[in-house]
Amino acid sequence: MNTAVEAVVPPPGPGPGSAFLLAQIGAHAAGRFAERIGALDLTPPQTGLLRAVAAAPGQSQQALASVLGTPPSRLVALVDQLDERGLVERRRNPADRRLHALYLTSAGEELLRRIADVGREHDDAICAALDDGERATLRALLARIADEQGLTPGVHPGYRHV
Amino acid sequence: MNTAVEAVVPPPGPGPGSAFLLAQIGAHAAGRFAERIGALDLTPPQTGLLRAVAAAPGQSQQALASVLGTPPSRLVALVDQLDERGLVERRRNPADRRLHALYLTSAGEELLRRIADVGREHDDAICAALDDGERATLRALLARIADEQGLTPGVHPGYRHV
DNA sequence: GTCAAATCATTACAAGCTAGAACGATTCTC
DNA sequence: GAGAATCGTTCTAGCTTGTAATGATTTGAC
Repeated sequence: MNTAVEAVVPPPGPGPGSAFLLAQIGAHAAGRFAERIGALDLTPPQTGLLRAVAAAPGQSQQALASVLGTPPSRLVALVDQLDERGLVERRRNPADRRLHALYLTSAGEELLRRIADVGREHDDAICAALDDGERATLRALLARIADEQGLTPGVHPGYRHV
Repeated sequence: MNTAVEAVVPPPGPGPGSAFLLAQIGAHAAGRFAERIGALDLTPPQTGLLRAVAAAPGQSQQALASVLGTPPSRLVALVDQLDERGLVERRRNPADRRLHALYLTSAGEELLRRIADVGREHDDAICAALDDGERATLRALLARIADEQGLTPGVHPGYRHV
């Protein structure tokens, strides 16, 4: 778990601003999610890669690196780890033998289903303070912020290793 | 700026869950805030320390480390940087000369006012998609989540260096 | 009243992670 | 067919961070 000094006591006055609360809760949510998938022996980056492969099977590592915003050299080690565990596999493209197209194995698909379960549990735990209507309201507000801020749906910068 | 692989394509179905949106937007907000205070030659940890000192002047470094959740050895370098720039000062406690009580200088207080301005601008930019009523709704929902999740008001784990 | 244990700040050290450049293999372009 | 470009990989250097040892000072026990 990551521990570091950070912004403290936001703009004094009417309590913390929305941006501070978003950063605080966002970091908390990411940390808790990392704990949960840690029970599946996965790190957040590994989970992100699994999901990206599932969303678009057959992509090259270069393309994935571009989408995920990570240097290609980092993907190599990540793919190695998942490959060794039999979750993804590299297939050489016969048409262009430079490329390694990535696919999920059946074990990878099975694990991804469990990740989805964990994600729902996580979501429910984070929003425990809110009823269904309030959760819908929150989701709508957040979606509008994410859209206006130009955030790529489904991608966000990573936090830390586990 | 930090770039790393992360969770992608959250629980398929009715779009991303709230927890994912929170993590995504939170990381984005933290990154943008880091950029803004970077214009003042400050990193997020430095800003956090300045605010913590302002909130409770005269604290020992040990006490601050405990509040901020950082190892004391890290605080030393942090305080050094701020001390060299004349923003905080260490005063030996005459009653217990082991302790270094920390205080803001007038320059530190002046800078803190500018940080507060930056914080307000930042908050406004992040919530640009929402009108005043919606911002109040969002703030209220977030505050309830933060409270229910047991988050210490004004403190959150740090992201990264600038 | 003195000596051992505890506390605080600091320094030294080691380990981990990351980004970027350099490197073979392969393919595209002219 | 030759040179430039692309892809995956490896290597390396830099940085950040946490833990452990150090020195000064205080507290508590006897």
